[in-house]
Amino acid sequence: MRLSKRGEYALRSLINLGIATKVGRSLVRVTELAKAEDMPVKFLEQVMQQLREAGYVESERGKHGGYRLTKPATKITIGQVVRLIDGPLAPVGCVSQAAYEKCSCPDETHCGLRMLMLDVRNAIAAILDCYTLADVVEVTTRKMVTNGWPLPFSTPGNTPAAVQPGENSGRTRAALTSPSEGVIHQLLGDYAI
Amino acid sequence: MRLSKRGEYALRSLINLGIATKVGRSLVRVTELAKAEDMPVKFLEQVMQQLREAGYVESERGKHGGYRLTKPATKITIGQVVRLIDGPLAPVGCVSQAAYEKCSCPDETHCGLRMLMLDVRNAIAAILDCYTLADVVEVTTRKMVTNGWPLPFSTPGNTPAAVQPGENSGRTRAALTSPSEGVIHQLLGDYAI
DNA sequence: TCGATACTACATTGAATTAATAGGATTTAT
DNA sequence: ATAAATCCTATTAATTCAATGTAGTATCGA
Repeated sequence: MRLSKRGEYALRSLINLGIATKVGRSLVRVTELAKAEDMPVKFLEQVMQQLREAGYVESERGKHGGYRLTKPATKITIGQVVRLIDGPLAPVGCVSQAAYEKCSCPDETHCGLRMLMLDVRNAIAAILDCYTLADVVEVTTRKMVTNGWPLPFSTPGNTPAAVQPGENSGRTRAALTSPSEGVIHQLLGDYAI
Repeated sequence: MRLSKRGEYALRSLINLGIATKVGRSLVRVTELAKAEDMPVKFLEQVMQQLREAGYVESERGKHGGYRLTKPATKITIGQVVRLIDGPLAPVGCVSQAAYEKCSCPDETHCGLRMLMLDVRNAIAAILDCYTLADVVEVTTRKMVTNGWPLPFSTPGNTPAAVQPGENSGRTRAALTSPSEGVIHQLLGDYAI
């Protein structure tokens, strides 16, 4: 049930790019992203290219180059990213929505294991397809701001105080099943449905 | 978020051994288990050994040998088996209960990704630690019985009609969070909490 | 006792995936 | 031109996963 390092690095980088956007930094270098989360630079380069090809980020080359998000963080669900990097969320192919594949059991309609794994798949998807990058950025930054911590990637002109709150309101969350419990839901507070 | 083939085969075999117990078959050969779900025999042998070492099954050697469950199916949760074969349920090490490991992020208390993955871990664990092998066996066999199908591993003297229902009642389910939705819960019907 | 059957143990191999590294080519600002 | 960044391709190292092979051992039935 593991998220790969590749997937983890991709999400960490997107989250940091989301934070950078929030504090007014347009471009972030790969070396900065790598340093912020202690990730191997050259490996992260590959991951960023994959994210670029998929349209989540865009790059500028040359001396003052770097990466930025191409779309608002509210439009990127975590599930999309995980599927891109790590493949289907489903534990077994025969319960995958996006990439179904027949399994070896004699009859799927009677397979108890399949039904159980379908529940697992739905539980995972309910969370990962529900929350967006903006939600995770919000959770990450809110606690830092209230603790008076400086946000990463903030330039001298963009102090934490300059961060405008509520940029996340007016959301429409595409919830499949509302994850009515869970730390993310609680931390999101009144922003959540 | 994948369940390995090894884990899948282990669960399939345990389920079939559970069915065999239900229909009065004490021992099932590896070749039978393999044939029933189209699994490679030699690979399954290794998996069965691992299950034996962990105490879930016992074997009898020799001509009429085979495997059987060592404990009642109600005492084996799916989560236990998955952890044994595939390791922690948690997508990332920093949210694992059984096998925590520090991650590379600068501060875990502010890490939004970690909180999200904690929710995922809890959602998975809520299902896999809640349902037992007996539940999955019940779901698998009930539909077969109502459809008039013969159960696998039933010997001439043990027809499906000879299966006594309700052997599963009086359960005490160790639910963490009740999975109030989900196909398994529905199919279990009045047996569920 | 002999032989067939079936599990056990161990060794190895092949394939696939993942993680990381390396080196250079290209682009851009100074 | 030079420095600094992305981009591209290749390679490797490690790990996991799946499967196979071979030899051995226990048991039963004739």
